[in-house]
Amino acid sequence: MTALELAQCQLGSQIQLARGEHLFQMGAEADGELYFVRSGHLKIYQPCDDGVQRIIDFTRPGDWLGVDTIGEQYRHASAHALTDCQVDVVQYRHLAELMDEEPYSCDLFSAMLSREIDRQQLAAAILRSAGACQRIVMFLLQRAGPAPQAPMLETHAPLPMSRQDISDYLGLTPATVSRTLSSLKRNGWISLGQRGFVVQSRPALERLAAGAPLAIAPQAA
Amino acid sequence: MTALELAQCQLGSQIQLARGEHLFQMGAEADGELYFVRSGHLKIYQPCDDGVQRIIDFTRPGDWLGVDTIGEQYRHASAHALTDCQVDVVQYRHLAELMDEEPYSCDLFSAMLSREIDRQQLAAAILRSAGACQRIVMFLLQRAGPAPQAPMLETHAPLPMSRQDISDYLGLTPATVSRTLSSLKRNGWISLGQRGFVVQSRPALERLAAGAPLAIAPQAA
DNA sequence: CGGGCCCTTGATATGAGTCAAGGGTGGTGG
DNA sequence: CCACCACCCTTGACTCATATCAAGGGCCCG
Repeated sequence: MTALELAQCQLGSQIQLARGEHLFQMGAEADGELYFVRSGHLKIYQPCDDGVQRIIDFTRPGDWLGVDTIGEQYRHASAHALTDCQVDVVQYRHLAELMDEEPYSCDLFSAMLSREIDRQQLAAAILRSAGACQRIVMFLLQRAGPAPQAPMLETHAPLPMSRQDISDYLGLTPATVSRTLSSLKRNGWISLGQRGFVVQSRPALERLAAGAPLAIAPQAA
Repeated sequence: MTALELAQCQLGSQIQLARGEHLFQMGAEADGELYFVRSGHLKIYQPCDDGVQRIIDFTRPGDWLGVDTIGEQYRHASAHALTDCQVDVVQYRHLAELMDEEPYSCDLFSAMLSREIDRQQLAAAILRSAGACQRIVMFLLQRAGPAPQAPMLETHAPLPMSRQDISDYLGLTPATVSRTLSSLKRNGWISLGQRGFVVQSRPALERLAAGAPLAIAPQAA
C-alpha cells in the first residue's frame, strides 16, 4: 500500500473538488483512470430511472475509486463530492507499467483489489442478515474507525451525507434511520451533531452490532 | 480471459471434488492459491457462530474462487461442493510470474478482479432495493443465463442448492422462497424440477425483475 | 419398506415502510 | 444584518411485507 501511495504520488495529477461537484458520472468514458482520495468524502451512486439514486458506497480518505471499471469502457456509477475533496488521478496504464518494473507492486495492487472484493462481500452479508438497528450501528462503527487508545476519549466522526443517502446505502428508509439514531441518542450511546456524531459508549454499540435488541426508549444503560 | 484460461491450463493442478466435500474451509491457510471452476457448482459461505451459515456466493463453471483472499493469510469463507466438481488450482505466485512475462496478462487479471468487484456491488444493490419476489426472479434469471437463440426453446437450468441456501443468499427465509417459487409456477412463468427449473416465460420474469407486482394466485398469463 | 430431512403451505406476529405533519437549519435576497 | 424560504430531519399513526411458528407431505437414502 505504501508503494501504491508512492506510485500515485509520482504518476498522478491532482484535482480539487468542491462540495456538490462530480468526479465522474455514470456512462462517462472511464479512460482507464483510477482515483485515490486524499481528503474529503464522496458518495458513489447510480442514478436510477425514476430519479431515485441507489447509493453504492461512501468513500473515506485513503480509498480508491473506479476500481470496478478496470478494463471497462464506461463508468458504472457516478461519484459525487459530499465535501470539498482532494483526489489524485492515476492512469491504470501507468500502474501497469510500474507493475512491469517493480516486482512487488503487482502484488500490492492485486491485494488492494482483493480487499475491495472482500469489503463488498462483507457489506452484502450485512444487508442479508442484519436488521435495521444492527445495520445502522455497524455503519456508525465503521465510520467512527477503530477504537481510540484512550477509551474515554471518543472522537467526533464526520457524517457528511444526508439521511436519505444513509438509508439508501443501508437498504432502509430515512424515517427508520432517523428513528434509530434518535433511540441511540436517547439511550446515551451516541450524540449527534450537525454533520457528525460522537460514540459515547462503544461497548453498547458493539453489543447491538452483535445482535442485542434495542429497547425503544428506556432510560437505563 | 482466454489468456487466463490458458494460463491456468499450464500452471495449475486439477482436483476432483465429490458432492458435499469442501474445497477449503474458513480460517484455513490460503497459501496464495486461487481456484478456477471447470465444472460443477459450489457454495461459498461463512459458518456463523450460532450454527447458521451465511451464504456469500454460488459459483458456476468458469468462475474463479479465492480472489477475495489475495495477499491474506487465511480464508475468509468456506467453499463447499454442491455437486461433483472439477477445479483447477492456480498459485497466485505463478500468475504473478506470468504477469511479469506476458505484457497483457496483468490487464486481464486486473479486469477479472474488477469485474468481480462490480458483480458484488450489483448483488449488494439488489439486496438494498428489491423485495422478495424481485430478488428471487433476478436470481433465477441469473442462473438461467442469457436468453437462448430460439425464444421458444427454454433450457433447463440447474438449482443444486437447498431452499435454505437460496433464502440465505437472498436475505430471505426458506418459507418465502418456497411460496414465491410456487406462485411463479402457478402462474406458468416457470416449472420446477428436482434440482432445476425451466423458464417458461422470460418476458414475464423480466417484468417482475423490473418491479412489476406479483399477483397471488390468478390463473391468467 | 422405513425413517429422516427438506420442501410446502397455513395462520399469526412483528419489524420496517408509508403517509403525513411539524420543526429546525442553512442559504438567499432584501 | 436580518428575515424569509426551502429543504431536510424528526416524529406519530397506520399498513403491509416478510418472518415466525407449526403441521403435513414427498423425496431420497439406508
